[in-house]
Amino acid sequence: MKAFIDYILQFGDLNQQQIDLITKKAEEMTLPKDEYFSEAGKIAQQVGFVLEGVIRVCYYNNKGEEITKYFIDENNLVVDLESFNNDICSNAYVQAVTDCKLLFFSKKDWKELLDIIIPWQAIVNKIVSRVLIQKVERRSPLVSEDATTRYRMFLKIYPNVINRIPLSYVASYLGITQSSLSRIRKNIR
Amino acid sequence: MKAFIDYILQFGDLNQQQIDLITKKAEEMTLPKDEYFSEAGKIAQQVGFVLEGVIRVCYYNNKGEEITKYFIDENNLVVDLESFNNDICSNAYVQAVTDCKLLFFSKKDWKELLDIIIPWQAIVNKIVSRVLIQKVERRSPLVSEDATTRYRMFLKIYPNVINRIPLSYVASYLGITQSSLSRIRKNIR
DNA sequence: GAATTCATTTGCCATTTGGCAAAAAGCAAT
DNA sequence: ATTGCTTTTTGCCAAATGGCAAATGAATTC
Repeated sequence: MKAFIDYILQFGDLNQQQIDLITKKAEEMTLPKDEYFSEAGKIAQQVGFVLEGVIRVCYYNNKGEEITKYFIDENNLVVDLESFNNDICSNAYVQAVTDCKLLFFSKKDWKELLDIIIPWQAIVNKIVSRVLIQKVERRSPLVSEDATTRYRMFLKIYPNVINRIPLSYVASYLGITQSSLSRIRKNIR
Repeated sequence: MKAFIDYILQFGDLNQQQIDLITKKAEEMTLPKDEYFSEAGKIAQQVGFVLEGVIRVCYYNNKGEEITKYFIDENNLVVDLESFNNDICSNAYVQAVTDCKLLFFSKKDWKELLDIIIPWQAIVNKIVSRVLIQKVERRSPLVSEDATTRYRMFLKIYPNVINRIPLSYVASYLGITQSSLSRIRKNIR
């Protein structure tokens, strides 16, 4: 829980009473490997925060290939924003890649907190724009680089993830085949 | 100006007085082809709205290649958010690709409006998250597709842009060379 | 520790894309 | 029309990546 408090206080100040209100609403949960935090075709109902483990967000493209859009590791927020905010069906699966421990807020509690803690609104907005900008900045440069550079970028962005997840997920994140990724790893050593 | 009002009212309601306050702060400007709306190394000072023309956001990667990150065409907001919000130097150039007509707000005016028009805050937050999510959703899928599919995606996303801008910009947006793009176009016909 | 299952690497060859330079096409000014 | 300039297309070959199947390795269960 401390990790979460530290995280949100990066984005603005709250007094102890406000922090208490927020933490009182936070629940802890475990999400076993391969299970879903939220699913395509459904409306996201929760905001989560990863205490332990790795999550991935993925979808299926027109050819039916499974594409990993990004990973979320420790001390990061996990929420399908478009679905959660606008109450529309998601097109992505949010799935535990390892056993995970999460904090989470129900949509009802989350909105209630926004109503009763005015400075919380500004903090959430900063977090949201930070998280989204980060996603653009991480994913976008992959388009213009070759496979080796992409893999190096992955290692930089997610330094603590590579040894905990299947290579096939990394390959689908990078937009290359698993065999190519394997060969690239051989060359880098 | 009407285009801008229509745009913002999609995201929430404002009364006439509030609309007047906002429009009074909006200025019009022309941005000739190739000139910059904001530049790498500087702090973004304006929020813009494209009335006419096409803008692109680009940067230089480690190899010195110029990469187009995205385009912004008519009736869309143009702002280097991370730089504008956090007063940090941008790493991207925001450049007119054709002669442009823009509305714009200075940072001072923009912040003032946020202070005095309470519902405007919520609208801006919705716009920001919409714009950012759109950037992720547009750019991200390119990573996993082949060059022909990428080009088709570009055409879908920016249907009114292809005939107005140099192919080299499109190629750099798609992460392929201009000659490859040219060959792809030949095959598609 | 053998057997089973799953993840990763490798080999082979086909396909796609890149790099470079020249040719062709389009455009604007004279 | 002609010239000069920029953009786009092409040709040629090299390099990168994909597709598929088999082999290897690692982890798990009995």
